Amino acid sequence: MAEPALVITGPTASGKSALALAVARHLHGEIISMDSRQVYRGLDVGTAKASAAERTALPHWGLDLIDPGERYSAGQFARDAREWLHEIRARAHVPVVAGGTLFFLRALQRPLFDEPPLDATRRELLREQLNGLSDDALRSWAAAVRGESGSERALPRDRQRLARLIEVVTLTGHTLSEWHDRSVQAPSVPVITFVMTLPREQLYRRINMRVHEMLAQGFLAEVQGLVAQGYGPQHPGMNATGYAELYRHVAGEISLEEAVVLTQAASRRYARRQLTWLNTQVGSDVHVLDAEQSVEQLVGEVVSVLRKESA
RNA sequence: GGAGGGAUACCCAAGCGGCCAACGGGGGCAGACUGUAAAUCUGCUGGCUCAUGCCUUCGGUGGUUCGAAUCCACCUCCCUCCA
Repeated sequence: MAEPALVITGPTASGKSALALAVARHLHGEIISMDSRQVYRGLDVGTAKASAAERTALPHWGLDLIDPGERYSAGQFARDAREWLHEIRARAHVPVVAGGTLFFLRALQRPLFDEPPLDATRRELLREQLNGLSDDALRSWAAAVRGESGSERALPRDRQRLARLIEVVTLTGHTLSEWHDRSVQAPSVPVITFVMTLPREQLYRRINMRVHEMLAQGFLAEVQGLVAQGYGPQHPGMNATGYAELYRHVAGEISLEEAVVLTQAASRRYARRQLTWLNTQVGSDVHVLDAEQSVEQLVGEVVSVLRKESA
């Protein structure tokens, strides 16, 4: 059995990255970013991506993989992360997985089905077609193609998942439920998970503050640059918190103040969804860390847990 | 000083005699989640019982009415215009 991977997670703005950095420094480690937005080139300050200096000091994986117009996925992350884990260990370094995309964590622990490569061009074309459909049309199409065992479950209510049902049969010739049922899964990756927690009120204060800090660091200029390159809401990378709101400001729809307020609210909502996931999906087999402690204290706690686990 | 307009639940905002505990949106809370996941979607959001019901709410006080957030009087505060 493989040695469990160290995972540091928690809601946005809880201090995951700082702790991961400190732990990696302490253990002679390397960082694997578990973050669905930091994979995008050009999305830096708004995603709180590690700085150039931090990346020189310590190897980072999972950053700047694709352009904002491209798609990444939980399945791709799981494949990539397994590879990175392997490489880091081959160098006798300690991998530190850090980030808040909990769906990615699950893809690592409970691997998704083995999806065959989908033709990107056909996929985008189909997506475009599906986007033009009414809710009813989309629903009945999905109902018609979801397959035998798929009909045991209620049809999803959201267009995103409805579209996925259709996309899978159309591009692979098999229904989503068939893939679920018969697919041989990749081995799950054992992990030791640390969750940063702090009182809700504190968390929200940090989130609100961080939006202002990002602005001070050039968040707006970053978005203006992306827009100048032709990126907009239709691109997969641009629906990230803050980017979507600042885009609207750049487009002249709302004031900067409004964009800030909307970004803060979106960020709080995101944190809440992460908390729900942490409460209901991740399970109780985690080590809870009090994020209000100093980084030194937290590192000490992590190290002592690791020592106990390996003993 | 004169002429109008407005005050509705945490915020914005509809309602303008009964179908109003009060549309909608925001925010908040809870939940779902098998390749868009910082996404997408669902429910709840005065109190008590939580099904039917009951109690307290629509700036304040009184009044009209079988019945008022909705009509009338006075008061308080805010906005616009004329002096």
